[in-house]
Amino acid sequence: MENRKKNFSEWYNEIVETAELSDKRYHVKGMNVWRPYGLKIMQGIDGIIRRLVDSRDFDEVSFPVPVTKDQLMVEFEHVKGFEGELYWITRGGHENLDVELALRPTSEAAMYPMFSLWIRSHADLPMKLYQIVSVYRHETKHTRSFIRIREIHFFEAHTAHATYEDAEKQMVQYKEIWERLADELCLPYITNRRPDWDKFPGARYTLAFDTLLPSSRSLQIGTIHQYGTNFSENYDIKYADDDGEHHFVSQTTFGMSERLLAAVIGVHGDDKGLILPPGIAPVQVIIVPIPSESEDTIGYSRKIGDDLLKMGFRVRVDDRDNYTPGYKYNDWEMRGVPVRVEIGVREVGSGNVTVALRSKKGKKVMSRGDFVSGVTGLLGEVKASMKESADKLFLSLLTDSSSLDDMKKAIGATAAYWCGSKECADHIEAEADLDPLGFVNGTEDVGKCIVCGTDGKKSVFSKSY
RNA sequence: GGGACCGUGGGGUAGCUUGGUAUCCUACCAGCUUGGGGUGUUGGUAACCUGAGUUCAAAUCUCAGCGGUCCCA
Repeated sequence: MENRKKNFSEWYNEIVETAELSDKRYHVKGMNVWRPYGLKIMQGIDGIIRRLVDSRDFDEVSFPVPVTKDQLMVEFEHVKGFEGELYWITRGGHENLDVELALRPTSEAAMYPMFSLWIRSHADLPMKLYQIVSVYRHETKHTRSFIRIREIHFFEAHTAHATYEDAEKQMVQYKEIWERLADELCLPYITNRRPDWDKFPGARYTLAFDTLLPSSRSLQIGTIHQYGTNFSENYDIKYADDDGEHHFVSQTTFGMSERLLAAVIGVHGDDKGLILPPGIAPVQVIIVPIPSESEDTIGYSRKIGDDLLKMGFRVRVDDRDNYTPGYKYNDWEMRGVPVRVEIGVREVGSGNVTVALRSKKGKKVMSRGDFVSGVTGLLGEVKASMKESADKLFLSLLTDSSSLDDMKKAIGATAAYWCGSKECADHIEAEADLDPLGFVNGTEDVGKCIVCGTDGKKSVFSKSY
């Protein structure tokens, strides 16, 4: 296996392939095949997201893939932001279509004409919907598994509210949802308010959640957008208030993709392979019996496996006959399984188990009973140590700069005061080869712009994916 | 947006300069062996990205297409 820190790109490609997450040999560029193990992990992530939004009164929907040119054109800024990367359906059978259809690059143009029909009065608000579907973007840059692809596995939440203030409250709830998701995935992040030229096309403003990979580039793994009435005015989404007066709704969106998986791979993995957060690991506990003539190690293993299964854990007994225990240890470590149990003659004889945690060094011997009742604790231990090392990595990649010189020397991302102007951002880009991720959100940390010296706010700059 | 490199069994590769017989590792299948950190062994299956051109003859040379990788903006 390649070295993750020295050679991140190659390490990343290798692990995506050897852990059987995705196969990029599919014959359409930038559209990769989800393999079973990768899909299971992604579905684990989706499952957490579903639980989080369902419990906050969101409802899941599913809209069609094609949108008409007309509906796309409704919001000028929006269509302009995507026009360079649209896929078009121009033919049906042998006939050219009268109305050309685009594959949705995101679903505003699909959903909002329907919102206009569905929303009549204040009683219909707030409306909180989401879908987890494929969206399509003809990326012109270099595609990369899970990071830049042309068919995107996309979560998008769309809400409509009576007032801008209500929509702002929704933005706060998004942040709370995000915080919980990031905790489950053990991902450190910073929240940045994107510069105007980099916000979502059509949004009033965009807050992005950025993490940092060992390649010292930042990765945007979630965004929330305040639309205000920008879209509702164009798509004519109105409600009647108490007095029968009509108003445009204020809208928000929340978007995420398989970049979450990319972040999990890159942030947590090591030179042995993946390390998966227990909440999304397809296999949480792997039991490896060591065959023996004198003791029934496989039977003993299966009994423990059944106990854990009944308790609701995702557990497997690796009774494959054609591999040695050592091979299996390496194999499951590569796949990122959080807890491994080894059972041989010694364990069966003494009623114990030997336990190894993927995120920590060493093994420990426990009694069978202590182990079974303590699995939740062990998984928690893995999660805690994953967060600890992820935070450590994150901090090592995020420095403070008080001069352009500091920025030039910075490895990874660096924070500095910035006035927000394009001119100063361009200057930084030219000098230090770093792009602005935006103002750090939620802090009132102010100072003089590192370039022009006028009033600025704490901002983060980095190379990004 | 610009540049560079590369497509050989499932994966990784040698061969290409100087045109002629395709190498090794790994994986896979069958058997025996082994089993507490990637067992050993015997046998077997399996490849020159696509198309056109040059040539008696193309993995090798030329052109185009498709795909991949890296770097810079």
